Amino acid sequence: MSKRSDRYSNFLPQHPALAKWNSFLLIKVGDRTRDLFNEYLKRIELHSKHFGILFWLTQQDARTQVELGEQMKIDRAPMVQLIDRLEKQGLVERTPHPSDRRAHAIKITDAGRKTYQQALEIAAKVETEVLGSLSQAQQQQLNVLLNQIMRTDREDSSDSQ
Amino acid sequence: MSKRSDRYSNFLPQHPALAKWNSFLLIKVGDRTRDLFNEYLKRIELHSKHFGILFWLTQQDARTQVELGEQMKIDRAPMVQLIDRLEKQGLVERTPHPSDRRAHAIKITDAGRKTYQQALEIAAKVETEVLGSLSQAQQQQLNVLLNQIMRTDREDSSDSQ
DNA sequence: ATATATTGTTTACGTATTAAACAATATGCC
DNA sequence: GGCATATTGTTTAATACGTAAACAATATAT
Repeated sequence: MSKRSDRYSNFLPQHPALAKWNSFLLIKVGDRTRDLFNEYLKRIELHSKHFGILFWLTQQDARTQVELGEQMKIDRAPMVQLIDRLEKQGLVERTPHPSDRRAHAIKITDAGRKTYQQALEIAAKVETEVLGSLSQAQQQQLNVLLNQIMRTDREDSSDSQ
Repeated sequence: MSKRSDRYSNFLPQHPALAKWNSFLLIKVGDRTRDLFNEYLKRIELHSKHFGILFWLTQQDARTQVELGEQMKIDRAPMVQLIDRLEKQGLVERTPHPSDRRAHAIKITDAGRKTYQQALEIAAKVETEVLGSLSQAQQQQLNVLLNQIMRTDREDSSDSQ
């Protein structure tokens, strides 16, 4: 049941010689966390990909597909399928855009909000399981460190060439 | 040049409301780290998938493909291609297994060791870039926390249902 | 009004993982 | 020793996923 990639897990072995590398540990822990999240998310027929969309709609409803894509760096093409699925599940709906007849205003439905809440509960469960071995203080510590790392995220670095 | 997933990045937006979730942060930071590692690894025509194999061979040389797969949870089928590529690059070689004529003893070559060293340098560079905003003490702190999380890795949890 | 850009969509493509089958060889059992 | 079963490495097909390109409808700019 808890099989992420059964035949191909794709990265490093667990080995004491690698324990000093924070970057390797971050990759492994991140993978493990996503795998766990997606595994539990299956119970409500969702995937982490969809979670981001629902999240964003609870923040700003009635976005266009392109706008949603900009927020999450997903191109319009794959976005079509993501919205298709969420719409089929009744979690969002494509409504006519008030000022642009090309665009759709994507709105989250009541069912969508409910499912989003369930996903949040799942996230909390994952958080508990992944970080369960840390004390509250340590979790707080980790949060500070991770946010500090994230803050250095220069997406648009100077790769002019 | 530095384009990971140009059109599809697949996970959460960066949003203050998510900053409190360590699990989401771990996923994002892990992804970013792997992307960076793979980007630099291209310079020596390698991928993180291959790094694990080279690493393991520096630990225990002359393993069979199945044994390597067991260490890294990679099935024999995809392992064939991985070794094919490494062999074509002259980084490993398939030698006859001393006691099993079906199997190959995979040996790392001198060139392989050299490339592995370069990959380690790249890993160090990634480490510096990703964790650059943290002090030495904070990096040490992070290492303790991550190792503590990893230690709770019970692959075979009791998911009997 | 006319050329250009944008939104949503579909289709084709390349790539990557999983599954299944196969030959060669090994191991266990009688 | 001989036979059934398991294992190693391999190839092939099936599946999924992201990317690119093209398209119609509509918007924006000149």
